[in-house]
Amino acid sequence: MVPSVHPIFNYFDRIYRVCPAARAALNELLGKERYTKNELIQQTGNSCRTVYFVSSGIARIFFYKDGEDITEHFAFAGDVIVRAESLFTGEPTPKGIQALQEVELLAIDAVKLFALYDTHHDVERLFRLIFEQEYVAAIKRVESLQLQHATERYLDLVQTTDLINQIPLRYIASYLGITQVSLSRIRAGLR
Amino acid sequence: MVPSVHPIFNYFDRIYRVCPAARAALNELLGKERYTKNELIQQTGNSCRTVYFVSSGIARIFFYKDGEDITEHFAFAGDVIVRAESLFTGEPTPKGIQALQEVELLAIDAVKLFALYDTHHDVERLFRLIFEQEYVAAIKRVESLQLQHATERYLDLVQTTDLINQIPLRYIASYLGITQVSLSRIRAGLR
DNA sequence: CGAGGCCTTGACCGCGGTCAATGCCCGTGG
DNA sequence: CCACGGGCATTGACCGCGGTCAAGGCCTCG
Repeated sequence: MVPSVHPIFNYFDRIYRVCPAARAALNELLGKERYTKNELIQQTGNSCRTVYFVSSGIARIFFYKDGEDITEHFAFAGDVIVRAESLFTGEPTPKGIQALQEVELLAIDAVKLFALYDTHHDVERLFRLIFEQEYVAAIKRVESLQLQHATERYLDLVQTTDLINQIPLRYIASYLGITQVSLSRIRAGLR
Repeated sequence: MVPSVHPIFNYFDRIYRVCPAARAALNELLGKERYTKNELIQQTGNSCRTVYFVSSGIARIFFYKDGEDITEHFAFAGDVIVRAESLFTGEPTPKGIQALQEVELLAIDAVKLFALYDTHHDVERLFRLIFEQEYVAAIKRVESLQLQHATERYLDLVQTTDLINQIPLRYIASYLGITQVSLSRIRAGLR
């Protein structure tokens, strides 16, 4: 009897196919979590000690700046979600993670994961490749914030996925770096 | 006779101390390059196949958007400099690297480096940690572009290092996402 | 000494900000 | 079942930051 392996390996295998021993060890760390709409997945102010993958639903990373709720990142089904500035430094982060809908997550304890890096080189490689992709995505986001107008950024965002339409405008506005009022006008101007 | 080891290992060791075999193998890949002021280090439009560390001087990553010269990144002594969106995807990039002063670089062939990842786990770990730091830096930059005014971004930039004062204003302006005219006014307003 | 590169400054404009009023949707309680 | 209230989006009035275009000053270098 082969123990059942989590479907996330369909995704992992496309990035890097780890050896059977590594696969078994990694499989042990996979946990499933469910959150209801608007529920907090991770508190603001703590340290990031969990790597999540979104199985279904939408989540966001957010924080407060001068009392305002700012969205830093959206994550949809298939996306990894971590507060990297904490995960990779050990520092606590002002950012939290929240479910924007009923959400199912795959959760991996980061301390155990990093321990696996020592015993299973393949696991370190897999996650190195995953986070390299995230790094590249962050650079793309820098480019868009540095060079594009809010209208262009909005258009780019809506065409990545139509799930965007399920997200409240105020969250999208702060993600774009503008106010909700301005975003409302931008949308009005596009009609 | 121990073969001489490059001083960059003072920097590497603070991040992760690789075993002697890995150190020797990595040491083999280290090359020194010199460029004069304004010289191109990497052409725009090619693929990133080199990891650089700045030994002395200042370099920048730049590209052209609608005919305009845009600075994406500055690198000073001690900084790593790569065009990550190409290095980690294999895709060519519209970005180039240029010396802003007389520059000395440590250059590492990326193909050979990645090959070392297979034979020396330690090397993969070292560079994983280096690029994780760069990823965190990219996230910080996203935050500043998303939330801060140009004046704040400028103030933050000048207080990272006073070497900023050696960089032409127009390069700084595009890095901040504004025009050189606006940056000139911002500076005037600070006096 | 003239030319060109770079920074500054003025005039003007539009995008996006703030503040506030209004409209719309929906959940809850009388 | 309707009335009310609260949360969210839209819209108007107004303003300021940063954009464009263009002129002028300053420095460097041939």
